[in-house]
Amino acid sequence: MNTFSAPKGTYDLLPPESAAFLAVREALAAPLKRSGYGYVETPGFEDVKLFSRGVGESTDIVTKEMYTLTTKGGDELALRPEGTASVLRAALEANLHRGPLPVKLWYSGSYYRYERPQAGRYRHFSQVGAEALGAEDPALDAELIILAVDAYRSLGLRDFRLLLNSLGDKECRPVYRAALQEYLRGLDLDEETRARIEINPLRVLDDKREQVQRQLAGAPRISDHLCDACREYHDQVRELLTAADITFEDDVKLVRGLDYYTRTTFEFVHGRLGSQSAVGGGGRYDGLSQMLGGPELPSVGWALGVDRTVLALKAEGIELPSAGRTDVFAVPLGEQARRALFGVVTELRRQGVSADFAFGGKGLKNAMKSANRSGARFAVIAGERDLADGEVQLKDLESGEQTSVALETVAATLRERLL
RNA sequence: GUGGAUGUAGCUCAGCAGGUAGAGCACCUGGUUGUGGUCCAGGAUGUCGCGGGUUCGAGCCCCGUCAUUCACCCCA
Repeated sequence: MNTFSAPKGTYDLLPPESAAFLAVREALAAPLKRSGYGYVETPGFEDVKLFSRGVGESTDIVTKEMYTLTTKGGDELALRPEGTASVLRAALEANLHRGPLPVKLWYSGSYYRYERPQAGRYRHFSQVGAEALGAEDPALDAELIILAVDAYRSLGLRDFRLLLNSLGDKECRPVYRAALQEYLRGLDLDEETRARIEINPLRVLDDKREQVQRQLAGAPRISDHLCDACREYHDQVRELLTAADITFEDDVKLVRGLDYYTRTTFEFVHGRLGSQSAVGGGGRYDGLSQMLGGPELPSVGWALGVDRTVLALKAEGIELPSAGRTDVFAVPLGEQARRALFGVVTELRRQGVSADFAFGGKGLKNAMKSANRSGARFAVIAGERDLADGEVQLKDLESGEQTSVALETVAATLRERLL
């Protein structure tokens, strides 16, 4: 037994499975890279107030789930629980919003939430995110949703659904909120939920418990309370998605747990992930910039969970991308051969051929075993006998066929045969 | 924070009226002292999560504890 293990709710990514994770992360980001989104990277921790003000004092993320710390200098920091607030902060700080709008950014990294771990929910998790800042245009909302769907599709993911809703804006949301509160207060609910009615009533709609959902059947619907501007905006988003061959489900109970959302909200849920079914989600946050002390900057964004997407692919039985394999494996016999073949391996690598070497002075048999395990197509084998003739043995590990090749030409020969 | 389940070899798991551990895979060695993958022969490995209790005797029963896991909650 080791003394140490990975902290609760975390896991290590190790070969060979780690290759799938990397590939998924890249696949999620690929559509963004060809759609005008620039890469942004922000610190793993921020002033705790950025999140409490941005994400919302009433959210679970802020009240229960943040990893906070006080520095030796007395600063109150928090490990980032999500990406949007940080990215917006960075953009405002660098005055990107004074340049051409919208500012389109994408990012990828680790996030931290102190939660009870369970299937698909970790205390350290990885997201790919995208934000489009400074434009109020339904096409931008649609663009982001389309890019997310295209990313999932490129991986072969099928069993996911897109839930879509509009939460209204500062005109119509308060009216709806009050109407909902009035309705909820009349229900038979537990104490915690009753408290939520006063702080964040919309989130009650999200409750999974059947006895709660049953009582919500007659609740006022946001869709009936949207102002004309919000309704028009939402209809345009829906039309653009339909035109792009994106199927979605209108879900008036989709709320999401971050306070900054306005108008468009959406979530991608997967059918075979158990309880933690959201593989991605996002929405519009027209008021966030001002909440952080910035100018008015209507924006929209999303985050896709890399861990959960990997789980979803597994659940669908989709073959996960594997590591790029080694093409050539060198097996030396003796010191002289070791130097000669190490040189060959270096040369091959410099020429772009992936090559590996039997390190550790193994015997021939073991070295051949390593060659086989590496998945290499060819083994280059040489001992004193061969080198005396200026040759090496080139073995095709699939057919077992072996030929002698001059040492000087082996790199060139291999490059040719690997084409 | 609240519930349920599970903790046995590197991995997946079996074990049972309570009589002090086993399979498959993986690993190692040899068959082949200059050749892998297949095949054959052989081999190593466990404080049965930890602590206490009951018992002549506990992997199995009881209590506690820790860890993992699933669900609520929340969300990626």
